Amino acid sequence: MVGIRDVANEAGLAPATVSRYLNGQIVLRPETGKRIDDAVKKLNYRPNVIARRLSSGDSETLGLVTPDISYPLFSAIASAAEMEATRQGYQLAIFNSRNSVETELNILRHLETRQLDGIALLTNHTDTAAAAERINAVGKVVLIDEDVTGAEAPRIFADNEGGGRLVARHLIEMGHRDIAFIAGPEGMISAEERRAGFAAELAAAGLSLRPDWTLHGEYSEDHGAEAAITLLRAEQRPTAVFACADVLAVGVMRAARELGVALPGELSLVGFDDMNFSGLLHPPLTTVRQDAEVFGREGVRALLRLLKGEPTVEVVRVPVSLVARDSVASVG
Amino acid sequence: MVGIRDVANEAGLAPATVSRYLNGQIVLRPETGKRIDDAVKKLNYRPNVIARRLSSGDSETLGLVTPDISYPLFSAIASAAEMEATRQGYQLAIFNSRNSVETELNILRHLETRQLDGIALLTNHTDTAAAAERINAVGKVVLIDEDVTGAEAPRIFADNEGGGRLVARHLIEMGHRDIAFIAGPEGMISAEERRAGFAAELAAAGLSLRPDWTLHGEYSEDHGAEAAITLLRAEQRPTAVFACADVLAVGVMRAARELGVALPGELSLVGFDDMNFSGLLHPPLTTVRQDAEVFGREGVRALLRLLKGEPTVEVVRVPVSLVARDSVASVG
DNA sequence: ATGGCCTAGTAAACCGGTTTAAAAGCGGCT
DNA sequence: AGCCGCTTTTAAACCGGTTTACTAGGCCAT
Repeated sequence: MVGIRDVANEAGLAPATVSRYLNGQIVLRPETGKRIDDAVKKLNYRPNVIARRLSSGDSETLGLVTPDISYPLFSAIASAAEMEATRQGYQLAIFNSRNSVETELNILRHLETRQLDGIALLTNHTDTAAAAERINAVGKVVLIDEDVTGAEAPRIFADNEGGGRLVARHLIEMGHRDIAFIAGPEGMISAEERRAGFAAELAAAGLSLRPDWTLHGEYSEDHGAEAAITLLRAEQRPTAVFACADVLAVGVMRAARELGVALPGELSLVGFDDMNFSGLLHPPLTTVRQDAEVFGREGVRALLRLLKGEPTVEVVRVPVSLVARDSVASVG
Repeated sequence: MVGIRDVANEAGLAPATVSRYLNGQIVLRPETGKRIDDAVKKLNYRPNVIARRLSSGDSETLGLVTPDISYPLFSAIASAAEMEATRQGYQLAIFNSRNSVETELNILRHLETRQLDGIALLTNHTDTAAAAERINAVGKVVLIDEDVTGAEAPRIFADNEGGGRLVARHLIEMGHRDIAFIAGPEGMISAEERRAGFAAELAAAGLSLRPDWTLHGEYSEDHGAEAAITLLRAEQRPTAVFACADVLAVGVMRAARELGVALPGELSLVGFDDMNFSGLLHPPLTTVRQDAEVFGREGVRALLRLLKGEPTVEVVRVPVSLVARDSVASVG
């Protein structure tokens, strides 16, 4: 294993000189520089990253924490983040927190031990006090997609409220007046904002969101299905449902099929996320597109700005757009 | 930042003693041990992993390389692998190679610099000479799902041939005799094995796979669509298509829709992979299920066995199963 | 006492870089 | 010749652990 000392010997110089030259901290007279370059090439020298981390304190590695890397939106974000990190000369290590606070804290600890220069955190639960405390203690964290209450960190969020508005407007345009809302977990900022925008736009049209047609629960297919069954079994049925995540919408579809309810004939459905297969569902799902590319890219950029002490924006809002496909029928 | 020297001071011992005690390399008399434990607790000491790696040479981190973490099968494997690694006390760092040989080689280099103890490699191209050389040089690599020709490493592969057979048998049972095959890239072992099993079983039934009905190309929706168009525009159409990956099948569906060909009425379709949304497609796709959980879990286990010098199996074959849904109609 | 043999604990080198403070080399000026 | 100031290069400390080889102390047998 060839080390910097070998290179120094070969070039007839001191290790310090080699190190500083290779890191661009000094300029050597061309002839000396060439001696080093030649030695590096001849010995095929690669600096040992671990050693560098230990002494310099920088790992040149960023971390991305997701609750579940197998969830399409998250893996798409991870993919985009990896791209941007690589482009900027950093490496990205991806972690699965499985939504466990414990695991999140463990990963955040990597910041203190310098294994990670910074972390982009995607989280999915409301129990955030401990994480917030740690984030504030070390800094070097950006939040993507979902909030950690009380943490001071740059945030990259979707324009959830605008998305909610888009959905309301679309359904109203299509003639719907009896509209239900399948929400995510209570207290989750993404869900709350989507609801707020949705409700506001309904209100603007003289409609209101009925409390008994607002069903909270976790972001899962099962919750979507259960909520749909509740709605469809009630004496009065909505003509349209806004499920504020595509997984929920998939659950609604499953329930509708089981109950023999035609989509979109008897029930219109809108989702949120535009997971990459949402257009392939039956019927192709009308949904609000969140741009995973932008999340990943901007997340990494914001993190790097933070690390370099450049000014960062408090909250970046990633625009969303409505993708109208075939799961909404016009009524009236 | 509290270090081992601080703990040693607090406990009135030497750093070496603390280190060896904490790593279970020596047993101290209970009272001394307690002094250390107390000091650790009092100072909230956490060993610096980087420093440990540098001196001991072990990183307790495993790497998983995938061509594209946003591809459902891969992200599912990553998720399962992360689970198993954590269970065994290792951390898993996930990398996106974007199918670039260059990137793969860079990541493999982490083995030499001890950033990674071992690597589970998922690859997706046939240009494998350089990777094979490096793998053989350092060892500590297992191959998942796809081969790297010439590499000596434990392999975790699907029972591709068996899968191909299952599909052939199913289509034959449903009365099909005119069957086309949309293959993956030429030379890719998974595609070849699937074809081999498929062809063998057709042959056993007195049928043969027509060369002009065997279309190679990359694993992408576009290739699936193009192949489907070629098949559907020919004077004689097959009654069924086996697309040897679900992405390809999705492409076939798209093309069929565009050409107004009813599925499964006019064309039956079988995929391979069972990506998590394959059952949600229209029509729900009949496909061969590859168990991502098993891939991830067994990959990590095999890797750990390899690292510990325990005997490893040359090739583990992960069983597959046919999931019959609605994309195959019976004919004749 | 003396030596042999444990056990408990330690000093110091080491991993492979980075970084700081200082030395060496060199030309010009008095 | 002696000194200044500038550039080029280096010795040595450091990051925070691990590991090896060794010492100190206690016990038993001779």
